[in-house]
Amino acid sequence: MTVRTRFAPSPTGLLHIGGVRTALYCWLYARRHGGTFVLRIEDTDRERSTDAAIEVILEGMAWLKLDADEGPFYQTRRYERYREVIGEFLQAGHAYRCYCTRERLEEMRNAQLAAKEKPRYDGRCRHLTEHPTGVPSVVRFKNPETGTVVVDDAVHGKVVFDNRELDDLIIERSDGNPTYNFCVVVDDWDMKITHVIRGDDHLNNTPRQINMLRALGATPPVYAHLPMILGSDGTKLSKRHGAVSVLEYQEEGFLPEALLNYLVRLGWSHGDQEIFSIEEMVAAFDIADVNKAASAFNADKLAWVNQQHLMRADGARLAALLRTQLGALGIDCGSADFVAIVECQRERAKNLKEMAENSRFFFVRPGVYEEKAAKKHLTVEAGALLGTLEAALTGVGDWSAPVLHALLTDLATAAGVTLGKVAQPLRVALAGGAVSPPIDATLAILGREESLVRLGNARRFIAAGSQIGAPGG
RNA sequence: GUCCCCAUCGUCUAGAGGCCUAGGACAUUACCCUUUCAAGGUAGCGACACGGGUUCGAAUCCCGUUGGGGACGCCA
Repeated sequence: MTVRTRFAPSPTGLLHIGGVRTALYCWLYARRHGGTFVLRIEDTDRERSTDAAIEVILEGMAWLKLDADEGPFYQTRRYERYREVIGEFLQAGHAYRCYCTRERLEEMRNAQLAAKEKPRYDGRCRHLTEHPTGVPSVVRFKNPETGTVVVDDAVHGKVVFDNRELDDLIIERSDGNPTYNFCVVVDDWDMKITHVIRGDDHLNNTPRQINMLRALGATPPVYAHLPMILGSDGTKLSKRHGAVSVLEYQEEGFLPEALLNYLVRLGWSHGDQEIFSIEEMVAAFDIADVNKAASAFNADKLAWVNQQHLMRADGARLAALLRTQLGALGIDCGSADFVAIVECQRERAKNLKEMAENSRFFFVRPGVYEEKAAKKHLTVEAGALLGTLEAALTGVGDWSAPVLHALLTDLATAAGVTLGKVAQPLRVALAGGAVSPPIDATLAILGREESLVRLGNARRFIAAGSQIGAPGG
């Protein structure tokens, strides 16, 4: 049997972290077993489905490289097929028309709730022999009234449901459109899905779906219900928890493989390993190792995982991404050695947006010195050192990090001070603050001309008694 | 309310009856390294929800309690 999994999001809301994790597990399982991964858009709720949400699903999946082998299929384009099956159900007595009004249903529900019972349809139209005409109706599936349904779940084990707990659910609305629980069954069957991997919240739907599958004469697939992902406060993930759409993580400068790495470890583990490449995930993933308990989303750990991937990723690739982030910040960065910048910044940022912010000074001269840093490092004493430095730098032949580093240490030794005494004032002069990548690398990237301009500005700032708030030009 | 699911450090998790004095990771604290910030290294703090069983022995098995989550829609 070749494995076929599917990811079936509904475009009634934007694709978020929870959906991505489900998609990842489906994709991983298919890849791991050389199977097929199908993407299906469940858009039968025409009121709430939006094109924007579909767009996010498609773009998000593309960004994450969770490529589908088949699809996207849209349920709204398969209505003919659903009607056909509903017709067959009606014919075979597996379904019936129900003429109960919404008002009656509502009253019944309230009464049941008041009587501390589980609200469910009472089956009034189930055995109707005469059918009213000119009255709107829905179609309900005739669920077995006795016996049990056993869901043999791949992560939860056997879960038993009593058919008496289930009622006759609506499979066709009064407007003639089919409903979710029914479409899923027909689609999973038609698309020959072998493993249904989805959120825990669908576990309760499963026995009804199995009953419909049986009515169809189909063999139920393997089910694997994944635990939910909760917000950082342990409650259900919602808009309140930031990042509504998965694409926001892209905008924030997260690497797709890092997001996936963080997500794969939420509910699954492989010994003590924390960092996985996509290939490693594919090789190690197994549903048998999936956890049963819900987990809370933790932004700190995501940030750490992202940094780990930032430290491992290809420099040229990162350079291109950094450029995009710089552009998003409105920084005009003509030509520069972006790879060199990435190399000295990758271990100093949690994400590419932060890296861009930290790298701003490479492209924009400091307009104002950070107050604390200027006060501490741009002293008269430092001014003298910077003067010596300026002269020395002017005469450097090979403007490279190792040469510059040697020059700096020699100068400090000659002046009888620690390297910090030279490096910190220089850092403030170049970067505008007390924080930057190693000073030799910073110098090398900035280049001789620009470095000397900034050095001169700092010296003038000191000479002016550090009274002016900003250096010239 | 009814049904279903779940329960190890603050968080993610290892743990398939003796290997557990409960391991790793994030976060946090201290120290080391060091030209700043990081990264890295070392150490510290920190958990088997509770109560009963079963067993020579339980974080691991069973029952109950409590707590959390989900479902109960002409939503998916």
